[in-house]
Amino acid sequence: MNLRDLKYIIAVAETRHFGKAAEHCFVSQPTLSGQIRKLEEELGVTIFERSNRSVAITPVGQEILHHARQIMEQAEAIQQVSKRHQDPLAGPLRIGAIPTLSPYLMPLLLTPLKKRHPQMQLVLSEEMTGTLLQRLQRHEIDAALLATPADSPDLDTLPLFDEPFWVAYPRNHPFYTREKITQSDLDSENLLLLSEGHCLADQAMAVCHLQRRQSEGEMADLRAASLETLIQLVGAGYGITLIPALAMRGSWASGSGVVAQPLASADTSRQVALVYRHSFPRQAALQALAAVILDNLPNTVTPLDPSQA
Amino acid sequence: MNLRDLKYIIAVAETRHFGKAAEHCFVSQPTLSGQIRKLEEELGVTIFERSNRSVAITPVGQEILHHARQIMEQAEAIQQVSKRHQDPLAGPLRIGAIPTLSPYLMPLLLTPLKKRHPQMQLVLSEEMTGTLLQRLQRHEIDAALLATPADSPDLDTLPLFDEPFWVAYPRNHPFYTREKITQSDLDSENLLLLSEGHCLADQAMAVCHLQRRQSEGEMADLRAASLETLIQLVGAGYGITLIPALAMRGSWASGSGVVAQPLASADTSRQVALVYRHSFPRQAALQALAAVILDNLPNTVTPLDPSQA
DNA sequence: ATTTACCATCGATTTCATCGATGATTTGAG
DNA sequence: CTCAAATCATCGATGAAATCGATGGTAAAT
Repeated sequence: MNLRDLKYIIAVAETRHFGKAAEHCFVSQPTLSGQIRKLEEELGVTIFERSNRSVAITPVGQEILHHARQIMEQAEAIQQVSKRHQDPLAGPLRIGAIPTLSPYLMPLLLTPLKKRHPQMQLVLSEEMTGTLLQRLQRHEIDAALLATPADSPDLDTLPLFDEPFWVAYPRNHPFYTREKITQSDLDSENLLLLSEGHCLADQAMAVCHLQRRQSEGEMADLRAASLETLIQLVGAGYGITLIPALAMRGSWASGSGVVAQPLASADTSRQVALVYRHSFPRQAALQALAAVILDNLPNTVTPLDPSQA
Repeated sequence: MNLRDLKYIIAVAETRHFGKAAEHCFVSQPTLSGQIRKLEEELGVTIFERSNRSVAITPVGQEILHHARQIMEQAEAIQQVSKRHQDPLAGPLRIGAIPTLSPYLMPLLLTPLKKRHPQMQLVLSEEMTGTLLQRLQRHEIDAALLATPADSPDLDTLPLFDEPFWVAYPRNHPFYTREKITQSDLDSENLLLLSEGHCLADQAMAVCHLQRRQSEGEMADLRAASLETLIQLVGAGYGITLIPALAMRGSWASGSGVVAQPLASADTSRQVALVYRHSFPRQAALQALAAVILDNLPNTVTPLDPSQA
């Protein structure tokens, strides 16, 4: 059996004429006759009762025709679905982002994206780096916005921007009168961290030359579950912390008794990138997304040339 | 697109493995890979996202797969329908019969047929010869039981039996004391006829050497709509009539004050035959039907050798 | 480093749909 | 009654396309 054959019998059923049906299918009449005969032999039934003067469909043929029409309908549905998805931008794009980035980047992104590519549809999720990488491998999301290099041969990375860390401290802290704060100024401070698994915790420790084991003992009970909580702890005088630049735009920035300013030394930033499976077929959609991101960054971060992958 | 290709993508979707899927489809792995790639190119979408370590279906692929499964389901339905109809005896057989035959032949036939070919299913209709021939040409019925030769190049005839005419007259009629009644005895009698269109009316006139026009004037208002009515008229003394042999078995035969006996001369019978389209594909079913008819006739009629078509 | 697993690619082969020409049969016109 | 038109079936040649076995490339496992 064959979609072509089904097309043929539908044409014959509609025209009741082998010649017309053949013409309608853009084949010669012998071809159509032969294929229908072959199909009838394969099925072991007579679909059309033909004489020199008339072509009539048998009761079995009528039943077969019914199913054939449904098949053609479904086949056309496949064509439709495909056509709708031929634009690589179309169709939901499942994007995951880390919690220290997502709430601050996405608001910048969504409106311009809607304006630029109205057919794009993002499905957002917010999880920590490890989980995002798992879900990427399991094809549960299509790409992840991460601040750590992803090293897997399956995954490709599109660098987006360099996001500096800012130091956040209470208004009554000695830092408040300093013009510049450098990396070494932090060594003697009590650094508050996010809970285990957040890449920002690791990044902050790295900036402050802390070892994981060191911090675990001292500050385990002071780890915060979110950036917002972390700020509250800083405001309450438990210590200082590092905040990625985009998060400075959060609503807490004013009136919480917490002040922040950029770190004045080098290497105190993290690289945000879009990570996706090497085999992902809609990379054009990711390129478009990345372009919109780069076009709408505040000047507190530094766009990266995509060529330095 | 192609049913084969759809089978392939379903297999890949189920196994998530090109090799296994190919094995499952009884083709080589390159063949399956190639066909899927071709289908993807044709549709312009990626159905499977493949890497060396994993095969995953894309969202588009998922949609396509859904339709593909429905298509395969319908295709299997076609196979099923065909298999059910491969027995040419199976499936409804639409038989029409003339009103002067149907009520008397069918009761003889149905029980033995059910015993002999339980899978056969008759759809009966009862109409006059002309209507039956029309419906035969329009494929509305598959065969007709007629008592007149059907002369059309499209139609074939299977002779069944020779059915003599009996003379029916009231008990007080002079015929009641006769041992033999011949054709010529009828000439002076008032012959009652069925209404226009019934072949029995023409046959009775032919036996009695009457012209159509002759009878029309005299007896137009005495024509009966059914054999049963005709008998009532005979019983009421309006005249005599001719009754085909099988109809003698009707329930009216006893106690209606009407007597009947065979006509004692030659050529006073009609030939009952099964008429069907030359192109009808299930002639085996008709042969089976004819055989059952011939095996269950009463000895008042003479079976005909099917070879004298 | 070697083996294993797996999908992609390539060239040769075979299968099969297609075409044009022709045949057979019936219908309708002259 | 003969001839032309209509219509489906059959036949042989052609070409496109599916298939296969062999092979390549890559990543994971040992």
